[in-house]
Amino acid sequence: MKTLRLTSTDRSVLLDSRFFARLPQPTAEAILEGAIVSTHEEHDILFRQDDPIDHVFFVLSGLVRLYRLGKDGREADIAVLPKGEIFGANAMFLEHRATANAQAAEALLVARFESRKLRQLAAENTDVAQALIELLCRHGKMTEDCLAEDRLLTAPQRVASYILSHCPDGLSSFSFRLPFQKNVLAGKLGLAPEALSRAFSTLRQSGVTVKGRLIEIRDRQALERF
Amino acid sequence: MKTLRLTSTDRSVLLDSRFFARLPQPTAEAILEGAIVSTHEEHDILFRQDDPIDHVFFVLSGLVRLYRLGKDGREADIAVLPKGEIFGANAMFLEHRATANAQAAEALLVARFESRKLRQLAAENTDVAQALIELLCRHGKMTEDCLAEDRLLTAPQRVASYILSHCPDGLSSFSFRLPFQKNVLAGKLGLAPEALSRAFSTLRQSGVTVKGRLIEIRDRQALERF
DNA sequence: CGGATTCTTGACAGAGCTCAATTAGTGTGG
DNA sequence: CCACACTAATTGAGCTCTGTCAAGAATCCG
Repeated sequence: MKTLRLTSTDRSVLLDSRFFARLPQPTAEAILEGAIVSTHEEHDILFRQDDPIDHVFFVLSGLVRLYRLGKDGREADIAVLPKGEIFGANAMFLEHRATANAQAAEALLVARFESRKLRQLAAENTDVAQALIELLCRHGKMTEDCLAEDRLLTAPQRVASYILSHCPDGLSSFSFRLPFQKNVLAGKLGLAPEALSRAFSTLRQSGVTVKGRLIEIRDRQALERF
Repeated sequence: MKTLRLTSTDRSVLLDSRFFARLPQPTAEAILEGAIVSTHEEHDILFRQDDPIDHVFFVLSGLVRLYRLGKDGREADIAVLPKGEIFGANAMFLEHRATANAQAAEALLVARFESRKLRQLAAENTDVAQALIELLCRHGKMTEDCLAEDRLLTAPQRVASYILSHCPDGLSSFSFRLPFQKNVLAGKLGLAPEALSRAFSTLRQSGVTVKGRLIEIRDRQALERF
């Protein structure tokens, strides 16, 4: 891990992100003030569940995996966060302790802000509070979606749903590149890697072709029916 | 469904709840202003997923079940909310549409507030915003817990975990009454009712006795090891 | 072109769902 | 207070899904 200062491209990633974009420029700048940037290699741990943390994190590039550990050492992903996402914000209002482990799922660049300061700002400035509320709602909904999918869908259905979430409206045939290793996707969907493989096999008969990270969908309707 | 005005006991349930208790009295009163109370029978639907909703709800007594529907009609519980809990707040910041179905899991009394007004208040008053933030964090964490338990624990382990969450610290032997039907508990834990039954059977050998809704635990440590 | 991951496939076992049949529990009215 | 009816809960049997372990294929990378 190396720590750096904010570069100008970092600044623009930050300011263009969903969270900061809705804030008045000066407010956003106030939060960025004093931010620290750090790099991490794949598999590095940023923090562990129950660690006291006094920062909020922002993914500048790469991928972060949030997960919990079972007694037997098995891991359960809570979320997988790409560039532009914020994490560790919950902790700010929950005894300042992490609710999950955070790990770099690939080479990673994160910015971090003092949570004390951010919390202070949120208490004084309704714009900041508003932005936080929307962030939390969005994350809450994503976790709910995840829970509902786990409980309602089989492995192939979950994969189909994931693929469809990447399909632009209206197209009935399209293709895209997985934004990360199949390993990571499996975790995100709550599957063993083998189960993901098998799910792709099953979907082949519905017109899904997988070559490396490239996914091709011949017939969108077939997937939706699945 | 019958609609009523706030009684004085309703007021005290509201003001004693986690959300309102942290607000200055006048602020709390401002939110309560214009609240509508309604009664619902078990199985009544309050709203459905994707319905436009312009109210935030508060459970005065009884039980609400939030769930999503699968294509095949199966139901997946997202949350089960007892007296004192708020729901429908997410929707306020997400296109004003419900993210789940809400159903009375038993005879129910709810208060509802105009979400437009509450949102307005949150935008003007940082205390309200703060209370909302904490609410969302708490709910987010609960959903995360649920997701992690689903992915990490077997049925008996989930039941053991639920039982332990009702055990006051330090006691190694205790008993309590389930706060709702086994049916509802099964849903909350993401299990079929039969699986819950079998889980209780399994736990019998670890010192758990079930008689109707009464749960007796002989040896807390045995449960924790499970 | 090795060499090391990463991914896929097969075989097996365990967990939990579904359906069906009992049993327990609850409430109602005579 | 009891008998009856209805709902809720348990138990059994069969089956499906997915996790695990092990081996082989593909892919990536220097």
